[in-house]
Amino acid sequence: MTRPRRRADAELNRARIVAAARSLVQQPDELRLNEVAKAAGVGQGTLYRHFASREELLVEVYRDDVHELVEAASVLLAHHDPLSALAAWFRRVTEYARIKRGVFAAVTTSVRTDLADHSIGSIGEAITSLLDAGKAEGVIRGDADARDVILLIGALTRLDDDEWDTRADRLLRIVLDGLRANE
Amino acid sequence: MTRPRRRADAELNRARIVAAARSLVQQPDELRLNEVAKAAGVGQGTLYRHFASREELLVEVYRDDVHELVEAASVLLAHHDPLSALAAWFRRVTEYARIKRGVFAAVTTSVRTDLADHSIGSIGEAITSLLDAGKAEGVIRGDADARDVILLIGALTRLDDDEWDTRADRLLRIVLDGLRANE
DNA sequence: ACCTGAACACCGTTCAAGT
DNA sequence: ACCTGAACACCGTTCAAGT
Repeated sequence: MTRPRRRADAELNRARIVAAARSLVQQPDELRLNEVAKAAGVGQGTLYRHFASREELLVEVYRDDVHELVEAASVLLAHHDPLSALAAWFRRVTEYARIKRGVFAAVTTSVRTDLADHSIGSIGEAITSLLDAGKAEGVIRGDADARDVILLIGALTRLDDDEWDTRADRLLRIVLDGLRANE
Repeated sequence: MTRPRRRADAELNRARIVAAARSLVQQPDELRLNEVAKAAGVGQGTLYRHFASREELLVEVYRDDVHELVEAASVLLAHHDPLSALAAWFRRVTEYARIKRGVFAAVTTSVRTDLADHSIGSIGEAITSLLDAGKAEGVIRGDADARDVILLIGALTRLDDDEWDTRADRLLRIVLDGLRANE
């Protein structure tokens, strides 16, 4: 868990890049990496030295948000029954997806990276804990796993801006119902 | 419904472009438009004259496949109960999505274009007819519409190649269960 | 009316030179 | 060990010239 040592200037550049990216992702256009480098005041090569891919950068940009989602899962489970916790967590994810669309991409990327590492990762664990609580009470189908949830919730990513109000909640309810054990 | 008149050479070029694209989309790489033009033996400008956007081209490339899916809906409804028909149609879409991943993008684009035209379009009608049959019998939730289905089924698009066998069926079952009226 | 293909635009990515 | 930024690569898109 100890950070790899970096030269102070490298550390600073890295932080500048992430800060610039965090500000630029707010805009509706696709994030341009050269623009990030320019806004951060570093050369393009420096960006690539710190982040081997666009996705690595995005994971870093949304690290705190993803962490909050992970924390939320256990808090919700402590205070609600499994189905309500899952529903509330879904709503939480949706809010993020609505405001910061990139969060979802970061979540998906994280999960994918984690799986490639043969580890489930923190987001995967969060979703798994929600599902497991429901399975233990027999209210969630036994065969569903975290990646099923990620893939289905991903439908929200493709919502048009003007559809959220009418459609997002219903989509989540459909997914939630589909995940319930057929009593 | 009558075709707009085109010069014979234009018609031929158009057909060549679609044929070249149909062959090139088979490959795993992204479809490069310049490559399509080259393979079709026409200038790039000719491609743009016939298809204003990449999506327009893709809709044309998959026109027959989309039409087959539309036809399948009424055939299935004639021979099965609504839920089985919907399940069978889902499986059909999945097979297409697995073999020709682009079909799904074409379906989505068609639906989106149709909606922008304030018309539901043939694919939208096909899905609506499947849903309506189920609603009439009280086995499908009354608030679900064709676009919900498109968005949810779209989860399959993001499956990795090696996941299909283990995950595709389950995802479809989850969506199908979610679409059922809670008895 | 339609076609051609050189040229332009836009970005991601690399790498030689520098500190 | 790290940074810079010119240069390259890759594609989509346009448009002047041609039939």
